[in-house]
Amino acid sequence: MKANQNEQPNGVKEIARRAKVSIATVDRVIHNRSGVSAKTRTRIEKIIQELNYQPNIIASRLASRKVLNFAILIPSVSAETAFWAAPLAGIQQAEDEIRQMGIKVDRYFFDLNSKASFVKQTKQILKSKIDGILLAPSFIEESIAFTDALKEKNIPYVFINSDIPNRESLCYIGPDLFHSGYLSAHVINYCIQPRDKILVVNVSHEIENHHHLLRKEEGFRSYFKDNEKRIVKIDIRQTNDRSVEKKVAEALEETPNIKAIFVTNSRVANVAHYLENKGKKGMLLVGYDFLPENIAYLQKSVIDFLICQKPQEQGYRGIMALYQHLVMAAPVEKVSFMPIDIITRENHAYYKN
Amino acid sequence: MKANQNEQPNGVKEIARRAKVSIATVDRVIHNRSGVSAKTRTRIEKIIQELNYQPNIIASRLASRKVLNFAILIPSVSAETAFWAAPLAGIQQAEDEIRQMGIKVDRYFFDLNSKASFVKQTKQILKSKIDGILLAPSFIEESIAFTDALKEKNIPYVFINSDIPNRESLCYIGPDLFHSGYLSAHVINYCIQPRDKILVVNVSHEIENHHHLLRKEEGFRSYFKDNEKRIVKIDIRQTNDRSVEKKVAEALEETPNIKAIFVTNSRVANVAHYLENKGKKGMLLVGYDFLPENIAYLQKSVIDFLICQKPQEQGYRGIMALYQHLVMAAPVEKVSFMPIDIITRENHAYYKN
DNA sequence: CTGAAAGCGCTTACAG
DNA sequence: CTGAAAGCGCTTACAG
Repeated sequence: MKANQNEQPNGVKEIARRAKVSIATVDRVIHNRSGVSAKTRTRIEKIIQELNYQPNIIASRLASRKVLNFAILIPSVSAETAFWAAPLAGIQQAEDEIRQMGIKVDRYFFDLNSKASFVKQTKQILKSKIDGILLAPSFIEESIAFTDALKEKNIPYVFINSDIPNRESLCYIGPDLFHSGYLSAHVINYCIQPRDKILVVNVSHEIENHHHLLRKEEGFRSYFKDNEKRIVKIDIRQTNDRSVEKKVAEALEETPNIKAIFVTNSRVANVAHYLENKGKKGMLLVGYDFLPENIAYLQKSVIDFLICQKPQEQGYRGIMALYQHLVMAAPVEKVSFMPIDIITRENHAYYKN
Repeated sequence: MKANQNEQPNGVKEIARRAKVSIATVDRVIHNRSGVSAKTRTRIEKIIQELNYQPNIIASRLASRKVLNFAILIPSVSAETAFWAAPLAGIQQAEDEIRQMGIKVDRYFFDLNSKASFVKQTKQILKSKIDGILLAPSFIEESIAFTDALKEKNIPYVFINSDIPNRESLCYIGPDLFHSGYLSAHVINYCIQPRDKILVVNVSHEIENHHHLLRKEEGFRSYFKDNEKRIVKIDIRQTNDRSVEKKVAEALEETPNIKAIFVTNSRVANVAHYLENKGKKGMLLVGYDFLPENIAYLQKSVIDFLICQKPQEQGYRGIMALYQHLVMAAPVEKVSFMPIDIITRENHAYYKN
């Protein structure tokens, strides 16, 4: 191919030519590296402006054989935390897409029932050489300590699934919990009569710490704020089927006329199991998350609606946010709320997590 | 940087070394170009297999300064076809992402009320030099003629928003219309009583040709197939507000006890306008598409639910499908149905088209 | 049918 | 503080 014929008109070469310097010096200015006299720097910067220079990222990645290491820190996947399989799949998908650009993703997992496991992993991560990290800040204080250390090292971090505001994260990607509760109330309100009562169920080992469950409940209550008497609420800290069944049965006995149950997380399958066993029909059941067990009950019409928030996309976009920031040097939205999807028996097959 | 130190171990160079040929010959085999003896070809192919060679797409695009031209052919955006702004935005987004890879997108638009305009544009496209095309096959026969010509020229094409099956398109990206109607019925069924009747409204100039409206109606009816008497249906071919109001008013008068209206496309705003004007409260109104006008009525609770199918994503994924196929040489899903999203007053703010 | 060489736009030691 | 040169992994005329 002949040179100079259809050469990129505004590349480093052209800048160097106009500034009467070598391309190495231009490169130093572009990347803000030291070793350029103020005078030369200004001259080159001006030309970059004039030409509206856009670096060719592809050539850049090809030439610099630098590998970027991203880390993720999320709960490990278990029967109780099946949810996290989806974000992990999204992370995998993102990695597949940007591997060609020389990006590696190191995976760290912690036990959602153990703060110690979280802390242990953060220490590991700080020892390793990473350029950016995506994490689920499930434990608030521990996450604050960790991100302080990251800040010190100038390593950008992205929060996923739940947020800690004002922590200077690169961004937050996940649900707006309050509004997802509010929406659930709206949907339920369509399906029952004004005299009907509603049972709100929180199922979790440590409800005190689970800000996110409480945020959903707040949103739900806020919708019915002129009618608070319609809501009965129970907290269930023993998450096995027997305990859930017992508590729910008690509540239903105590308050007649409950026509809808809202479970604030994915444990809605436990309640579904109870309703199915007892042959209770005509109870509207609404809960969270696109998990196989929940979908099964959705298909059997035991669960009526599932609220879902694109868990896979959360993982995908979390990684891509780091990529945008570190590779493309492009600006990143500070907060990116997921849509609040309403999944029923009739549209779940089309839902892409 | 020292050579040979951390050189890509399985690149064309290594293949050439093992096969004792030049990299030019290796390149010929990789791209199935002629001018290689059968013997050499086989030898090289074997080595490619052994090394599980994965070409470096980035280097490839950088070296080959070839520009790929994609074309799109979709309805022009007007007050009546505001829908198409969203796919167009998605196309723009995709183009921005892959421009660096040397892809250009030529935009062609046609008038949804004029077959002639469609045909005219297809002729233009066939005269231009394009490598792939994304189109909305709104006019069936004309689209068949067009895709026949494309097939002849070996140009891949992607259908968007509505499908023509068995046309050897690279893929279809869009809604499953039947099921979106079925889902609408499911949602309405939750919100009204068994004795209530439902009005189905088709608003379109040429309902005969609009297979897609009819497919939605079919899905809707199929949900109520044991109870067909509950459904009253009207077709409105004059799409101005006055005509719609008149027809709907007549239908409501003729059949008392209608408690829900299902409009099979985005013209639901027309019906909403009527209901609001007449001060009719308590009528459940369900329709299609995330358009500003519809959202306004959703916020005022005149429209209760909008069924949406990610129009922007349709455009984005359509372009990316061509990219996957032509640049990455990766396989592409034959059919990719969009999710069937249920949008209400309480979650529309979080919907990303 | 095959190979040597220049080139894509940028980065990176190295030398001065 | 600055520049010449080699290199990233692949493609492309061109010459034989």
